[in-house]
Amino acid sequence: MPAKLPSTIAPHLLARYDRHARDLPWRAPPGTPPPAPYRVWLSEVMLQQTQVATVKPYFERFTTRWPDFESLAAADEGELMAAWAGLGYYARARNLLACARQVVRDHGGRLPDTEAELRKLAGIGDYTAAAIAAIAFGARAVVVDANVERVVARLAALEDPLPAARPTVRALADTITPEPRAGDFAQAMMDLGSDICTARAPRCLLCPLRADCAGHASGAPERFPVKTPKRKRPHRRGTIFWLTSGDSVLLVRRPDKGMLGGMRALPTGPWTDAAPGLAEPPIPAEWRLHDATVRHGFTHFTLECTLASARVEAHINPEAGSWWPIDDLDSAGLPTLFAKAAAVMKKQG
DNA sequence: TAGGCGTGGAC
DNA sequence: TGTCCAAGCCT
Repeated sequence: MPAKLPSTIAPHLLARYDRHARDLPWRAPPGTPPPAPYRVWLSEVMLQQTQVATVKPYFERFTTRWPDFESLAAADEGELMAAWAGLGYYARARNLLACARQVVRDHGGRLPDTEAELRKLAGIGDYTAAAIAAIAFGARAVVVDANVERVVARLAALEDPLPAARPTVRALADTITPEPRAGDFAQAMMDLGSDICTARAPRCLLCPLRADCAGHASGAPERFPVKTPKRKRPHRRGTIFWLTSGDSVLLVRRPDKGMLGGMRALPTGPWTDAAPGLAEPPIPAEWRLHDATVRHGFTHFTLECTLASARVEAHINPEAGSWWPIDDLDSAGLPTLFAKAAAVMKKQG
């Protein structure tokens, strides 16, 4: 394990935070009482692997429509999933509802204030439990996210590659986390990672920790954190079925488990190495394969879907499907892959 | 424990 | 275009 980090880091960082803290809807200015735990929790879940600019409009809509745990716990799951559409990682939405119901049922509608208790709730892992404990309740918790990993790896010029070196990073972060203002410290680290100590081309000339940083001293701070190489993403092919009747199109609900679980969707065939053509349509019909395709990148593979369409006279009623007005598809809450496909089909007429 | 799980921005 | 990356969690 590398040497202990300089004790000047926390005061330097907090001094910058007092002057330059970002003004965010879920954040209280430094030196003022913390926001409601509900808002801290909701923002932290939305921010998991998701950038601030993307989260802002979702946070505003959710807090307007469901301002507290009680109202969210009473929400209809389908409406909540639709409201989450476009934000990604849809298991978060299912866990959000499960967590709100846990809080109402087991904790009287108030979020527990310790890491250990928070950690038991759906969708709350090590990072989120620490962040809530520190930011909402003022506890001294060691908050380690991707920003903290990057900043600490640079401060220490850590040669051990992530993610294996995560325990080392956490131990180093522990040595610089202050007892008072642990929440401000965590948010200050994230602001630093977002504004200055960025993944590529860090702006060291603006950094309040420059004199404390072994990465900067090394002359190549962008080299850190060292990471083990990733496997490249495979390509898959699929077909999206556009079945219309009158002014409506057939939508299905995807299984809770697996890709886009629980989301409303256009029917698809299998996703495989080779283009599957008209395999596994939602119903037998005079399907026509189009030239148009839709490409979409997921976390661990990219998908290219061919579009197929057919028309039926009556609103047949398949078990898992429902008819949706084509002009109102924006309100269906479709994941981006299907929103793209719908846009192409509406354009083609 | 390593892989499944979305999306949009930066370059 | 492709690639990497981002306030991770779950199994």
